[in-house]
Amino acid sequence: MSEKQENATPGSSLEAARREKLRRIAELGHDPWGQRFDHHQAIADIIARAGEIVYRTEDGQEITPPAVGDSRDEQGAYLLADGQGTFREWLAKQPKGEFAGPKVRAAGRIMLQRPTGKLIFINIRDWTGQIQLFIGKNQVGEDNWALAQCFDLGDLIGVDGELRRTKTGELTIFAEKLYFHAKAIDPPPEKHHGLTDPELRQRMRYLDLAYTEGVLERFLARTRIVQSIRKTLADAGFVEIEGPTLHTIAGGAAARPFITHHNALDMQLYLRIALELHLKRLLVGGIERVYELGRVYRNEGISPRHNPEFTMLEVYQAYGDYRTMMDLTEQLVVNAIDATGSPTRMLPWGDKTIDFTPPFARRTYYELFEEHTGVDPHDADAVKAYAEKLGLETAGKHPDVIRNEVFEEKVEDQLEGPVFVLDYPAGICPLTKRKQSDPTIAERFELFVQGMELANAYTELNDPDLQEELFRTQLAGLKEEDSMARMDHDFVKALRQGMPPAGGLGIGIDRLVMLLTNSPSIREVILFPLLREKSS
RNA sequence: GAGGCUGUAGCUCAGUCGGCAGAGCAACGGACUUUUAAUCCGUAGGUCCUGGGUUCGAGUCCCAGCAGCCUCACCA
Repeated sequence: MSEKQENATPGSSLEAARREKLRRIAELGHDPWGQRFDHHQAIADIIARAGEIVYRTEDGQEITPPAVGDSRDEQGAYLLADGQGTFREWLAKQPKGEFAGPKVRAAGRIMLQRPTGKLIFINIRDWTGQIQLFIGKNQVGEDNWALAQCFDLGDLIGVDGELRRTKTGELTIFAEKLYFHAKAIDPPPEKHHGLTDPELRQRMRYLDLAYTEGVLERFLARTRIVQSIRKTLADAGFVEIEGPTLHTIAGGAAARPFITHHNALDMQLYLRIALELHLKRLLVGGIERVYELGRVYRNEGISPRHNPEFTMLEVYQAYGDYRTMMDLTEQLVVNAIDATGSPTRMLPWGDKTIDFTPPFARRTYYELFEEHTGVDPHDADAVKAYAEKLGLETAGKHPDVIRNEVFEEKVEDQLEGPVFVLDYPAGICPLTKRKQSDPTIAERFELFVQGMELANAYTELNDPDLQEELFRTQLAGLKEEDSMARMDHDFVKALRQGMPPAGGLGIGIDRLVMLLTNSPSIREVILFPLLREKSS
């Protein structure tokens, strides 16, 4: 690192200053890259101990200070929670004394520093919250004070101290001993705005998490949502499995796969585009309630709602059907909302509000079609004429395909939801059981929210002969790569051993997290979305 | 894949009609023992995304490219 210094350009003077402090920290006898730090408390837990703080007067009287609110006056003094003046005013009315509070130990990143002579206020943040430190030269002694002179924004530090309030009422750790955990050699983003450049936010997600308001909380919310889903399913008796991600046939959905190659077997393989067909094999094997929550890969365009790799949940329940899955979907969504800590099921979405209070609306595909187009969906000629009026290509296409293209064009965007769209035309559902009363209708629903497809569920087709036939009869107008009817003999062979009638459900987890965290772009809920390689 | 917008100091952003490259934060030096994006005084910091072109002169105009965002296409 010393050789590095000589060609230090003016632009790296910020780094040079930080490296100089790094050197001084070592000189003071501290490991600038830190050591194990046992028994520190989460900042949120420390904040929760505010009630233990007392005001001790000189004559030995202990007074419990009043509850402090969140807002401050122009002088920086906190307003009391009851609205009766400021903390500073309350303090002025008390007899002489001082605060006493619990001893605490915290660790975190330096977010703000306010040095005022022989006194420094520092705000540190950990993954639970933020708190102010008070470091007084006389209070901490020469050694700690010298160490504090080496602190930069972004450094990771530790502190032992007493939790008290300043005279403005701010909850503060009054430092007694300081520790150094790691130096930020590169300077952090602007302290007030954080990172705003969307490219930097994604390429340097670690900075985004550390410095952009709400980002860490959003990703932790994602984790809680996923945990909630696993718990809901476990409580309902489902077991989680891990299927293969390398497939010999990219089945179960209609999407272009990523292609890869296994050298030893000299075999072309595909990254999975869906979880469906292996989970159904497990139904045959007797795992009656089974799910997988994992990554799938689709070699398609990137948009605010699409990332090439995304997370899918697929659930299968033997002896259920698509209506069983509707109930389960509501349960999963509602529990996930509760898991985010939201007190309500009315969630904000941009300037709108989404009402996730169950039961969600249930509408049939055909009635929604007629409602939004004014065309009788059973009248193939009328639908075709309408499609052509919309400028859709109809030549050589199956009527079900044409009708569905119109549905996607005119209906889906209009579905604010949450709404279950049910009973799809059988022709576009090659993996779905047909209605007993009407074989042209498939027992399928999709859940739409704000024009986004959030979930997709079937009563699963378990007739091996019909399944083989549907794989074989490619729908007119669909290229094989655009169809989910991709022949999989091994899967048909599994069905021939008898798969129980079952309900199956797929939920796009990223989209669920988007909706539940008011995030308009899928990139806001994927830690490391795919970006082009950046040269230099 | 097509169109639009954006790219200037470590970060957040100005930059007029083409005429010496600007601010805030961060950094460095100084003052300050209850601050709140601390304040005050001073200093330093630039591949104006890249490459061409027009021009006496380009951050600014033109062309090409790169990257990001948005819309569309694609993708249930």
